[in-house]
Amino acid sequence: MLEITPLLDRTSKEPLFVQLLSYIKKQIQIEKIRPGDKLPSKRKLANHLGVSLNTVENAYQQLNAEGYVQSIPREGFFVADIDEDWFNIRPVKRKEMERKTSNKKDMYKYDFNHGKVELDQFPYSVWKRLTLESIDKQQKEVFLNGDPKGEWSLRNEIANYLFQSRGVKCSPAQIVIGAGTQYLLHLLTMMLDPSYVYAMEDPGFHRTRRVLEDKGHLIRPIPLNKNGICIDTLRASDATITYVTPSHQFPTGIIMPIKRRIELLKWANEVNGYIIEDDYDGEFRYKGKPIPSLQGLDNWDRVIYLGTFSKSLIPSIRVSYMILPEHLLGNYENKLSVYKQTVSKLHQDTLQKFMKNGHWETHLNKMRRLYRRKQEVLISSINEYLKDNFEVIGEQSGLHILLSDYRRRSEQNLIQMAKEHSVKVYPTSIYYNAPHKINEHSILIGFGGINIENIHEGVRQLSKAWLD
Amino acid sequence: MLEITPLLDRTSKEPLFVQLLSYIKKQIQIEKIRPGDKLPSKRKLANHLGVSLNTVENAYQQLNAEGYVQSIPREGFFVADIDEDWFNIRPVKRKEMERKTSNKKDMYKYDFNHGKVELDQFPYSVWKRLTLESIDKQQKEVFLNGDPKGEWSLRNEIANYLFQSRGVKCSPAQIVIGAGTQYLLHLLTMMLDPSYVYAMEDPGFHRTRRVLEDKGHLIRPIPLNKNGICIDTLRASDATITYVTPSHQFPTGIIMPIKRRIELLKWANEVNGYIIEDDYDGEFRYKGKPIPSLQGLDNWDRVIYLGTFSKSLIPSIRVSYMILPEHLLGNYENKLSVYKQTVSKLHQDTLQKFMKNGHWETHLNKMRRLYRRKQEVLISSINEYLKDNFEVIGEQSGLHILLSDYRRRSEQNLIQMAKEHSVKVYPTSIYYNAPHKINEHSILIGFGGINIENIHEGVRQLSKAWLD
DNA sequence: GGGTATTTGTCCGTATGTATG
DNA sequence: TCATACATACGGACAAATACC
Repeated sequence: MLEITPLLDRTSKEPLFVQLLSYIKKQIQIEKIRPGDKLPSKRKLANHLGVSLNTVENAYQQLNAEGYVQSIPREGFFVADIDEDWFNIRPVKRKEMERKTSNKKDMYKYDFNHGKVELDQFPYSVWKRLTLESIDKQQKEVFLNGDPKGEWSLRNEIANYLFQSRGVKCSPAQIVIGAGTQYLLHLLTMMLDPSYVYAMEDPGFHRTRRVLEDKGHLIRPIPLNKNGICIDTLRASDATITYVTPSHQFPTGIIMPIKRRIELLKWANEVNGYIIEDDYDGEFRYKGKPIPSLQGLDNWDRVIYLGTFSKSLIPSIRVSYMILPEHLLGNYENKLSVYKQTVSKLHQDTLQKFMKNGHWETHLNKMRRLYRRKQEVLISSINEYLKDNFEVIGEQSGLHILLSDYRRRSEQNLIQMAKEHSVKVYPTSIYYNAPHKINEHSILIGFGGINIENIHEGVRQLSKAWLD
Repeated sequence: MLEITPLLDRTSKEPLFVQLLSYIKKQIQIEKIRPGDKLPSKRKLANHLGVSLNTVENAYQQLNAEGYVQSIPREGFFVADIDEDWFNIRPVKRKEMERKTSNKKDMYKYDFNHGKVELDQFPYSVWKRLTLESIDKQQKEVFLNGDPKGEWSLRNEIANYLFQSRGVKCSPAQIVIGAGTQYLLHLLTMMLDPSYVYAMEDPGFHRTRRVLEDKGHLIRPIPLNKNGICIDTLRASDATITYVTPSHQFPTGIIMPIKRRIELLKWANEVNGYIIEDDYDGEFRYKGKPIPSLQGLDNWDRVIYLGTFSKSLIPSIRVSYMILPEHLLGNYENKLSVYKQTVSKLHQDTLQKFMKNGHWETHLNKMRRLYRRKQEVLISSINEYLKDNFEVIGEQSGLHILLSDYRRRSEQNLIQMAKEHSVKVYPTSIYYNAPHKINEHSILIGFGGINIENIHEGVRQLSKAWLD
């Protein structure tokens, strides 16, 4: 006769039937109770344990639901034919994962990170107020699942802004909102025929390279000359889609002149392909006349435009967008409409209000001024300390510049020396298609995230690190 | 069998048991219920009406006290033998309480959408307050780009919850947060060797099929038997990864018993592959306790667990998560750490607070209760109107059931007939690997999004559409 | 082999503690 | 605070299956 004698704790917060349940489960697992065995009748067990019939019943029913036992009316409960060996396998040892201490960034006094942006200027109070309005007024609406392409009203604001500010011509219908440029690229490659061959600027934005490579594309690296991507090399390749950053080439900072832009558009039209224009920091231009976006120049609908609020507003709300040519909208509907929108509707709603009420324009102007000041401080500091030893590259726009060492010391060397003076600067070799082959002497200096007061001293430290 | 089906109004100031009481009284007065009749047992009626046992008990006790019925211990309640002429019998006019939906876009009065969830219950004020706190206290922190896997503090809360509630064993380091299950699946397939061969339940979740197909995988469809995915067929295939929904198979609602779970885990170990466990609605089980997860049974770290807050909390904040086996963490770091987190940090922070302060547990309990009530109303309505013509499948848990037509009329036919009565129901054929080959007679009925007051009438309309 | 007592799962009404609003 | 509702636990009635004489 099967003995079931769990230690029941009536004072425990755990209900009796749960205690009984887990006891029996364990007995089955350690083979004290074996497949085919008949469990004691509910009454007998209840009696034996001094609990109510219903308590046992609850436990038995749950065992039944989980498949451990099977009930045969008026006969009994029988242990199911499960593989009891399973539970005697020693679990793989699990190590306690400790949280990585993120003290690394504190090791540096001056961090010229690119990618990081200015956060102090973010209009917290306005954003907070609009967020509240969104939660309050909309309630249910805001928390429903919305349009997979993003809310129409927000797309409308974006279309207006882009036309005014970047010369982009599009209707809201062409805009697809998504959580980050990487994600949008992923969507884009899915909706395009896989037979397209991708090309990228070399050097170029590494995250884009990763997205495309991860999707199984072998990327044709196209070198740059002083005006950006080499059209001749591109033309000689078998590429049919090319990813470019014409406003401020990453990382070199080259601004693609209008002539090259038109050549590029012609190429796309000839090969019946596409240009992916990533305007990741096109809002920030400090000298010279603004050059219209490739998309705005395009008469053949060959440009897919990518933009983001991560640099200009705030990274953490994760709002980016892409603009599809009209003739690709059918593709989108066919292939991507099952993919749900990835940006929080609350943020979409808040952002739409933010733009509609003019806060966006105000904010953008403010940021432009601020970054220009930072950039000026950076450049003047460099002129003060590093002028004779380093060349500044790509200072016309964006949130970073390159410093090229006349002495041609290695990138890793320069970074290490800076580190010893508590200054963090960044490599450029990783942006090349074949990093190991590159002998790179340029250092990436971002000024988006660093405090304006620290720039001058940071550069002075760099001079001490690199010149002494 | 005596049918007692009052229209209960939970929003009314009148307590439920009072409503029930007066309804039964009236039924006795108009001789719908006659002397000597046995009232339904308290348990049965409670189940039928979707109310607690005690609610019925209160009503019955009051009837007893007033002399309408007599209680015979351990037998039942019997209507007392009173003079039938005692009451002035007047016909009760049944008013058609037609709630007109003013929304033009809602062509359907009754939409049994699966996927939609209850939004009225979302704790707006708490969420709003926590959102404010997050914006206020953290300021810069909250708007910075964070950990690509998601904030540690949130992952910690999720790990605790999953262990307690779903038996999932993991450390926060194994958790990856992302904007939706589809996106996480995309990440997952990227970090796994492309030579893995994917299998899915057939029928199975169509969005998953799309994600995998879009990534170029040819999916092996594995049929189901009554215990879920067929292990033999799976074993005979060349698959090395299989996607399953063991808690509540989509769409059939099968709960995978322990035996099949172990077989599945053994298979994964033998082929050195993985099981993707999508626990999309595992929180919602209506009889007994929730079934522990597959992940918790796994001793060899072959299970990748997927979960989401979209069903249980709110879809629009886009928070889902996956749990990787420890030995895959290296893969993640190598291949995916360049992919930025897609969930808004503000929402992550708010959610973390929400969970930490116990609101999550409260909310989950509330939702469980609500959905159970909805499900009970749905089932009892079906029993009332459709019992003889349709079989209910998968009613143990989740937010949907299947209705299988005994007459084997075509799916499209049934949907069309329902449409003519302004009821929207959904097909199941689309969840099959080769929909055109399927002759499907099951209809998908979701009850997550429909208002509880509309369920009964919606089913009644269905009966008119399908039976007249 | 047939009748009967016993055992069984299932269902029933009841009581108590606790969460919810 | 208080009414309401639910989870848990209790003891007994029923009919079917089984064991026993």
